[in-house]
Amino acid sequence: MTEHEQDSTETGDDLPEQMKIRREKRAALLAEGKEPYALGYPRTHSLAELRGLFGGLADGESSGVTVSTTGRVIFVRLAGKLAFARLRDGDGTEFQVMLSQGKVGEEALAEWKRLADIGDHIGVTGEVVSSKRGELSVMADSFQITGKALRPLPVAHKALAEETRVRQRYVDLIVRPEARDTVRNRARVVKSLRDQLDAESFIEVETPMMQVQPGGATARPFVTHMNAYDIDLYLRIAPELYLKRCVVGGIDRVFEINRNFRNEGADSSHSPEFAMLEAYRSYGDYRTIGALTKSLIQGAARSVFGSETVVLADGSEYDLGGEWAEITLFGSLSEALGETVTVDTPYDVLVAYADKVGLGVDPKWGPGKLAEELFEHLVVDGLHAPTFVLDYPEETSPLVRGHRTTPGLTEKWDLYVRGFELATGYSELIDPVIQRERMEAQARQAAKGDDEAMGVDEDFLRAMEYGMPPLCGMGMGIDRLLMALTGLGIRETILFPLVKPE
RNA sequence: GGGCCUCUAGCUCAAUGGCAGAGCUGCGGACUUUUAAUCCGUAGGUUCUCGGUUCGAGUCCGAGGGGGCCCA
Repeated sequence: MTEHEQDSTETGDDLPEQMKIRREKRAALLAEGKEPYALGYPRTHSLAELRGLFGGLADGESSGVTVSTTGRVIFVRLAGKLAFARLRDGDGTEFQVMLSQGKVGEEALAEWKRLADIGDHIGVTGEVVSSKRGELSVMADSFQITGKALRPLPVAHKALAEETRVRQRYVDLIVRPEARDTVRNRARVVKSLRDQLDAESFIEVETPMMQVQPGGATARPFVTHMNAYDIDLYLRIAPELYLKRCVVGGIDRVFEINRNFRNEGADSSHSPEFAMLEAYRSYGDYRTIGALTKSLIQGAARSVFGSETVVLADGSEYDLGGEWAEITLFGSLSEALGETVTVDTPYDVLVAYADKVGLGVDPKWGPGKLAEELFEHLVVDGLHAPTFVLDYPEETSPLVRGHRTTPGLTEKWDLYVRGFELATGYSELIDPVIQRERMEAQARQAAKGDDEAMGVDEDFLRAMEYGMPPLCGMGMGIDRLLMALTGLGIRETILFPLVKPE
């Protein structure tokens, strides 16, 4: 709200006509000794309960039962000495209210016409009846405005502009059932993940969001300042290093569902703050954690759709059931290029392939990063069905154990669903000496100006030196899981995504 | 970072460089069974901002801001 608009709230002089009128109605209620913002209303039934109890009423029939209920007015119609209103409850249930001059009285009906608006919260008391047209209704004996709306709701039958939906999500939630469904689906999915992990004896913890040294991923962090210690702190880019400290301490199945922050671009699939599940399990490898990830996703699908086949926003179906494809990074890349490429393929040869397929090469990339970029350029778009991509170069995975058979590779997978990356998993590196070498190499990259590279986390290394059990781990974006299950864009799955200030 | 598109009434959108409009919403009226009712009447504008060209700019030009799409 602008200063100008705030100032004018005092007088109402500069407000749009519709808002001015509603403020006048609020003032009129107060002047008549009626509280436009009530403490409550003595409700006997919710709208959903009324539907359940009186759904069998025949057209035009009266129940003889008087009830009190509440809701937001979403539709009004006047027909002379009779008025209709449709109420809606938070769960989306709608229910009609009728105000007949014969029942409610001339004065009350006039008050309704004079002071009630679409958008108001009201309480109403009366007999449950069915209208001539068979619409289940409360025939009001009395009503009360319990929460006066000062702004008009947008027209219900035209889609809100996307920007308005995102910036004013509260309005989006009022007018669009799908927006409310998304909130509920997200809650179901997160609950399903927690329940499944709990059933597998995983312990949920919360680790620092503000860190002295960011780590656990390669990404640019947000920086903030702590006055008491006069030090800069970083919003975490991943919880990994703390969850692994937990494992050292004996919490050997551990997970966290919480927010990460990455100071990078924002587009249709990336948000600067995003919710993530990370889980670590001792005595398992990347296949162990891959199987767990698959069952978590399939369980989440069942929790929303009751099936491992999900229905996307465009109406199409997507099958997450059964076994999922497994390919290797270099195997699939070789197939796409028609040339054999391995982790040992020289840098110059890879650059030549990049030129051939029109991929621009960043000189900062090493051969491993270049191979990954080639894979993303050539293979990823074709990965429609759920697919595990296995065995990534060591160069780009500084926290991952070396591959058991192939030097230069790591035991890492990325899970792709409908062409985007949904989750990643590893056989974790547990040798503190190799971990120190990797971190020092990263620190040299950072010193050379790579602002995504990690530094050496001495406390983490100290923890590892106390002995870490054989370990596997995974990370999965919650927002992306919602996208995978529903086909929505990231700005729909996040309730209040970051937007530039108005 | 580059390219393209976009910003007008509460909402969704129109308007060859020539009086800024429609539908819904709102307001006044008619109607005791409406479901996006119908009928009569009526109000509502810093056309994102600043500057320029022009007799005249929502429209053309420049700069800036917001949003979207595509590419890297």
